[in-house]
Amino acid sequence: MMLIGEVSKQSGCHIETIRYYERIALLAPTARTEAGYRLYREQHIQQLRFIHRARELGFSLDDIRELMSLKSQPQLPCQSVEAITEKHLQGIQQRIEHLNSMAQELRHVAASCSGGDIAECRILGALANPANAHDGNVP
Amino acid sequence: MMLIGEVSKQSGCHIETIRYYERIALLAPTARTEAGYRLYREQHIQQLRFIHRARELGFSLDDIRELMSLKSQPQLPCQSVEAITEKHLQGIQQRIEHLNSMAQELRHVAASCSGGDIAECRILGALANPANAHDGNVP
DNA sequence: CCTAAGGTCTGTAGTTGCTACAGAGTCAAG
DNA sequence: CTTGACTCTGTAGCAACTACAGACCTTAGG
Repeated sequence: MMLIGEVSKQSGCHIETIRYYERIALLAPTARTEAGYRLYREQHIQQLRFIHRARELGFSLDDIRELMSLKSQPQLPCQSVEAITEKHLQGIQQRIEHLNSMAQELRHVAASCSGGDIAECRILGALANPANAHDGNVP
Repeated sequence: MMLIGEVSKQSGCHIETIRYYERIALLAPTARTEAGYRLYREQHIQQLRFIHRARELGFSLDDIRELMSLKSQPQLPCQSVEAITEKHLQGIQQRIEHLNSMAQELRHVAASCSGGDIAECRILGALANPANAHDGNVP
């Protein structure tokens, strides 16, 4: 049986984060000492490592909630796990594409700026006009 | 002079968002009708389009605040604008890299799963172990 | 003149996943 | 018995909105 500080070290989750997970019921409430200190066992460390790792991979806490629930039903087919993972991966892909298109536009905009004063700054100029605009004068 | 609904249509910003920008002082308070309705002019549409475009490119509202402040000082050199843009671009790059590494790990993990029951699910298995783990049995 | 529909107002709470206190209690060592 | 380290609860903050509730205003139609 360990206190939360030890669990924090072993799981990689901050103390406040562990308490937060308990508060949102991602973790069940633990046993307590007479003084009210939370008591943990090895099993909790495993759970927290699982959560920590899943967070590193970008899963939302809702995803993780589902994954943990599935994990506790070993006889089910693992399709649902794959589905969650696949969907998450697609979300990441979309975010990457979104960021890539932003980066491309930004580079384009930034490249058009050749120093000088703000009055002539092409970056600010580009921001003043609607999206399209691979340059070009507006009539 | 226009009311906020018209401004919303012309700028692409939601009504609530426009009010929000005013509340956080990204926009100066506008004139009002006797009944208290906000009144806008062409100039405000320009400002909101600027903000909207900058948001599309991922700039934070703090960045935008600075950009707008710079914009109003046309005699300054545009270095600061370039600096903000450059820094923002780097932030985007980092996020892309982070997402890419997550995606790669996720694909690796997902590929190792060959169906079956949750008890044997490799995805959940991989989440149970710390980061490294290009597979491999843990002794 | 009255009503109904649509626009607008303020203020507040919710979203996500934490993080950072304040203020109080607990515990072990010296 | 005091000091320091640890823990507790509860609350507020972050970013950038979004979504109400409940009230007020305006205008067109009957």
